[in-house]
This record gives sequence, C-alpha cells and structure tokens, in this order.
Amino acid sequence: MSHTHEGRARDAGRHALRQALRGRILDAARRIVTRDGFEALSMRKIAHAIGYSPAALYLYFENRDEITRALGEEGYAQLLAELEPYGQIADPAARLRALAQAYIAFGQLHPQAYRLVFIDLPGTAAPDGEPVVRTFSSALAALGHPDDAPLAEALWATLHGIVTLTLTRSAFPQAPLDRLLEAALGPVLGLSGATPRRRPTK
Amino acid sequence: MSHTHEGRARDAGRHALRQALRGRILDAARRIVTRDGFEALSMRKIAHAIGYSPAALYLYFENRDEITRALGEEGYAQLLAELEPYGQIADPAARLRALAQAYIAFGQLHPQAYRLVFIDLPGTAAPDGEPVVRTFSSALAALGHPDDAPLAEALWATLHGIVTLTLTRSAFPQAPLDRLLEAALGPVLGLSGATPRRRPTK
DNA sequence: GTCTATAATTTGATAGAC
DNA sequence: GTCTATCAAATTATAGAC
Repeated sequence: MSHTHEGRARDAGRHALRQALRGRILDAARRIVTRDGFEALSMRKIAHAIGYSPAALYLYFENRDEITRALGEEGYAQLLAELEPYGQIADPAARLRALAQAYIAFGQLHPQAYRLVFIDLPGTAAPDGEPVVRTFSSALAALGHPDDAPLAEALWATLHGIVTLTLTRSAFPQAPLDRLLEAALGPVLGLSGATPRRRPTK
Repeated sequence: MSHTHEGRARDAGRHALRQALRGRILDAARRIVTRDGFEALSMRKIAHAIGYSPAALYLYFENRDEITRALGEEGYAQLLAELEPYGQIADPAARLRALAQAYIAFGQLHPQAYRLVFIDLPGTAAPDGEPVVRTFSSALAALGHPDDAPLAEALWATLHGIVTLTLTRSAFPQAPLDRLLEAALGPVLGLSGATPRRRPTK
C-alpha cells in the first residue's frame, strides 16, 4: 500500500488521469448516441472512436450498462439545467409558458438524448419526486393551483407526449407547435375569456 | 400456367393454405412480442414456436420487417376497434371521457402492443390524418370545439404521454389515474365552476 | 414446401501476453 | 495499462439437398 506522501500524490495523479479517460469515453459514447441513436452504441465503436481497443474500456467502466447509465443521468441533468433559468421568471404565466416551450425545445434539439433518457433507459426513480414535475408544480402553485400534483403530472404528460409523438410520428403535429401549446396551456393559464389570439367573430 | 377450372380451384386452395400459415406466423410473433417485447422478436424464435425451420418463414414473408409491419398495423387496428364503441356514446362529455379512459386502458392492458405501434415502429403516415385524432376531434366538436385540430392533437399527446410515462417510468404517476384524467380533461369538458368532485372548502 | 447447413455479421466480455 | 486474440452468442438471410 502506498500511503506515503509521495504515494498519495501519485494516487491523485492516477485518479485524475483515470477520470480524464472516463470523460473521453463518455464523450465518444455521447457523440455516437447523438448521431446514430442508442441502438448504434457499442463498446467496439466507442473504443474505435478514442483509438483504444475494446478491452481497454473495461478498465474504466464495469460494463456497457454503466456507460449508458452515465449518459442517461447526464442527459437528464442537461434538461434540468436547460429549464432552470426559465424557472426564475417572476410572472407565473410567462414562467409556465417559457418552461413548457423550453421543455419541448430540448426534445427537438436533442432528440436522441431525449429518447435515451425517457424511452430507452429505465426510469431512475427519484427519491423525492420527479424534478421536472416539481418545477412545473411550483409554477402552477404561483398560478393559483397550489399543490395540484395531478395537474403537474398531466402537464408533464402533455409535453412528453408532444415531444415523443413529434419524434416518432412523421405526420405529427399537423397544427403549428405554438397552437398546440396554446391548446395545452390555455386552460391552465386561466381563463375563460382570456384566450389570446381569438378570431374576430366577423 | 394452370388456368383451367381445376387449376383455379387448386390455386384457391393453395392461397388459403398460404394465408393460414401466414396467420400462424403472425400469431406466434404476436405472442413473443406480447410476452417479451419487440426486442426479443427474431425469425428463429418465431420459427421454433410454430415448429418450422427459420428458412421456411421466408416463403411466407419477405423478411423480418414485413412481419413487424403487419403486427404494427394489427395493433393499431385493435386500438381503433377498442375505441369505436365509445365513440358512439351520445352525450359528448361522457363520450370524450370514455374515449380517453379506453385509450389509456388499452395502453395499460397491451403495453407491448402499444410500444410496438407508437414507439418501436416508424409512424405509418395516414393519408387523411391520424384516425385517433379524428375520433377525438369529433367528440370535441360536439363539445363546442368545432374543428379545433390543435386541441385534439394536444389531447392525444396528453393521453399518449400518460400511457408512455406509465410504461417507462416506474414512479409515474404519483396521483391516481382518474385524478390525472380529471386534470387533463377538466378544462376541455368545460367549465369554470363545474369541476366534479371538488373538496368542500371546510 | 421444408429442412440442413452455412455464410456473413455483430455483439459483450475475458484471458493472457507484453 | 493496453493490446491481441478469442470465446460464446446472437442475428438475418440464402443455397441447395430432398
């Protein structure tokens, strides 16, 4: 055991190198998934992408699953990070609208990442509830729907449905996205007569 | 060429036998997908299940894709058939509610079929719009939302989101399903004060 | 029509040399 | 640490005998 001062320093160096290589492996894996989808990911392709042999990967990751799990957590964190700034908007209606738009935009911009996190990988059960739902919950509370968990989950389902249908059904949606969002959020945002952009009755 | 009377009769017989075997192949394939999921489907397993060699399947189907395509169309038709009776309900609100419940129930009862149709297989672009959307559209029209295509698509997205999140995220939903549905449909069904099952203000 | 045999790939993972 | 070589399994699909 190398528990001298020099030993510790050496260990720290090795650790940093190890982390660096783990990072390169994940980078390569992410590129493959982003470009060709989750199905196309294989240990061989990752190894080839970083100029190593397939066997070398097993020095840094237990197996393939550990790599995909890391990618999934990364993607989920990225989504939350993307939403975060919009969660700061003061006006509740504007906040909810912006969050919903950002959620859908993430799905459109990173379709493979979205698939990976919400379709391909088993849902990592969060301890204190899905963070996405909590984000929407607080916006809903500010809108006069305090602690309306069902509404928050329904809203999430709607956004998730819009993203996934867009990803998998070429003919969806027929209507423009902002009309869809309006239809989905309109009722929540309020208000009988306050529907924006109503056609004049002629 | 056997274009005699007897020849035609023989052809008809062969055709019937051929169709019967196609049916047995699809039955076996459906059982495999239903039990183990789309990923588990292989030509070998189908062949083994019906007591034939893998090569024999290629006499009845061009390739694996033709089989999965058939399964997909079948599953979609099954969903529509399941919805159909509820589409006949006279009262518009009851009709919409029943359709939504039936849609979700289908997803819960046939999770692998639902995955196959709406996740695993590329969406078969229907010529005159998604039949599911048309079903909801007509119910919405009867509810005072005539030709509100965005609303119908948003509703479909919500139901699709509920089904797929239930399928893929073990912790979804937290709220009971009927509360979710209420939250999703409440605004569409009407009505400011008409929310059913409201808690007494104490 | 059906089967046997097999080609051509691809995969995850490991043993052992260096 | 890294690589070469390889195992053990799968897969779709086809050629050719019967």
